[in-house]
Amino acid sequence: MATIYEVSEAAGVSLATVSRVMNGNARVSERTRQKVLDAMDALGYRPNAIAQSLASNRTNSIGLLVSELHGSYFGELMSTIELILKKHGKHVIITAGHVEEHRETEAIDFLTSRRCDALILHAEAVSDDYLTKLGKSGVPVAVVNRKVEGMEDQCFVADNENGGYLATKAAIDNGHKKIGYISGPLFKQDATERLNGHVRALNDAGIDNEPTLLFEGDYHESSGQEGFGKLFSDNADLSVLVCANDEMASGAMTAAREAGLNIPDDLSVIGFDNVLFSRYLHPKLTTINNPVHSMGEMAAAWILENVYDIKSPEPIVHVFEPELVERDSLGPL
Amino acid sequence: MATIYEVSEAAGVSLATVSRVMNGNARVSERTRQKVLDAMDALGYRPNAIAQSLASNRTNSIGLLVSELHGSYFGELMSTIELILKKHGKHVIITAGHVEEHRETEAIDFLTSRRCDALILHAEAVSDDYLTKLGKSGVPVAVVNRKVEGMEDQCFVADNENGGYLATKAAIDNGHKKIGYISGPLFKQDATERLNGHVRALNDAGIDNEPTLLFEGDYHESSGQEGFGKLFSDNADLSVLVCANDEMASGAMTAAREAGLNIPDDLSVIGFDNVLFSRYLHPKLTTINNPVHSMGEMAAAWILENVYDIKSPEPIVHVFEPELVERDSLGPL
DNA sequence: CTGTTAGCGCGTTCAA
DNA sequence: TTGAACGCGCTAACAG
Repeated sequence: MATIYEVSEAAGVSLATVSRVMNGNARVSERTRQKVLDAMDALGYRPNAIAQSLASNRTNSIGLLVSELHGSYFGELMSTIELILKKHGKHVIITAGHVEEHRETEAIDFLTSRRCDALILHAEAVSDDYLTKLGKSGVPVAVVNRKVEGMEDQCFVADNENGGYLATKAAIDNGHKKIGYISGPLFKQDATERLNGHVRALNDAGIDNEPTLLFEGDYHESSGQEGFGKLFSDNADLSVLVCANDEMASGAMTAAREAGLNIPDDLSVIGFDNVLFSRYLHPKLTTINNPVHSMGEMAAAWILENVYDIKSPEPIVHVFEPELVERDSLGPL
Repeated sequence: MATIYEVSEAAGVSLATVSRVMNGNARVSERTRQKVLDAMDALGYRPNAIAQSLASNRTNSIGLLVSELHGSYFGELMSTIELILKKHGKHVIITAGHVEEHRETEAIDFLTSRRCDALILHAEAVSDDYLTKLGKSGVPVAVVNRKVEGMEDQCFVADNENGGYLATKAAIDNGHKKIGYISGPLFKQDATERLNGHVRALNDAGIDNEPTLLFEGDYHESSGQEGFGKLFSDNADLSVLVCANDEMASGAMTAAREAGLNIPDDLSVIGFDNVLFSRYLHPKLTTINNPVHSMGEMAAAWILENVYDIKSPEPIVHVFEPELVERDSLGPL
């Protein structure tokens, strides 16, 4: 690997001049400029980003923490963010936290040790307190899908409460009264918010919120199956099952079918997130769209604006509204 | 951000000593060691990985190029690789090439400019020649899902030809004779290999390879629909459709159902890859498992062994065999 | 066992 | 417009 010094020798100029033509910020005569350029590609010179970063205290890279590297939710988040930042010459360094506190902090340590110019975090296990401190430590931090008190202007979230409301309201609008709900793990913010929305919709409609109609799942498919089993055995007259995500909805559908029920004639099912496979399910899943794309986009725009002074054409928004995606798994009573 | 110098001052030792306790390679007395440790967390010291890399010429990071950051194929690849490397304290820097030559080379340039210790590439657009040159340029390179002549011992691939063979053989074993094939885009290596396997299976069974039974798709769902339309209109007696990936199989199933066909009674469908959603399809898709996991795992193991001298317990393998995943979309004639 | 010193490759003054 | 010199934060000889 050729260094800047070798280039300067080959071009017969000083090392500083080479640096100048690379960064194009100071004036260099066209002649020497060309000499340097020639020397560069004669040597196949590639600037050492490590050294550049050390000297300039700028890495042009943004650290991104996600929970997993797979799954369509994170796939979309990563893709969106990378696309926008790359468009502006910024690079994304991705790490996974696997929803475990020490792995999340470790991942964040890694990102800060690489001196990322900013961080975008989808952190689930780490405490609010930790995030607040991190926010004050100097690195600009954007938080996705989580609202942290005191740093609302750095958080980009979906209105999960309203999403939960929309799901259950759709069921009610279709005439259903016996509404089962399979929630996510309630230590997660989005899970409790979705549940709150569900309860609000029930209240609005004057429907009792019976404890036997609630099952706490863990967002995985299998708990959808369990949930159906539990709720259906306790409530033979169940007519619709609202699930806090699509995976559990899929599990519930499978279990319902195995129990001999036809969807949506005997039992309606509603999901949440609108992940890719929800339209491959049979019947196609009626669900709530999770605005992951918007959250990622805005987090990226916020960083471009606040860290690199690249103004975004759109105003910065922090809360995004989910929408009902009507397909075939919800029918009238 | 505290520097190593500030730590050394606070601990009343030299800067070299601090470096020693950080890296733990030289012997330091327990007393000074503790002093340094105390000073470190009193100051909240975080080593600057950038500076470490510059000084040591080691980044402990591996560059990974994938085509996209979303999709279950790449999700699995990224997850697998990250998991293994992180287990050994190595970090992965992920970039996307979007199957465009200049974006792939740009991404690789980025990774080399960050002085990654090694690269793992899922490069589709770049030429063999480019990869060969890159392989000789000094950075250790592992290539995934592509066999490059002359660097076979750095390539980790699936035996796509045999996978293609297995798919069509399964159809034949079920008594089918009129076998439609929807291939991937034939400029891609894996697509032609899968097609070759298909043809071999036909030959083995003494079945004519009729051109009207072949449709070249593009691996996207929509081309599965087109493919079904074309093949079915040319061959009313078509009894099975072998597709070069699951997306196209899904498209074909949708189109077939819209044409009033029942799967698998009227038409059997076979996919390839065994992506996540294939088991959410209705009926569940019979398909060929693509050993992405093994490829990623081995590429990572190869790098650990060759770059970091961390021997892997398993021997290094370069070619992985796909397997038939029997589900519900393939029936007897 | 510990401290001194010279780089790693580059950006950025300050003079010329 | 150009060059010399210093420093970014750290590792790695080399002495002691």
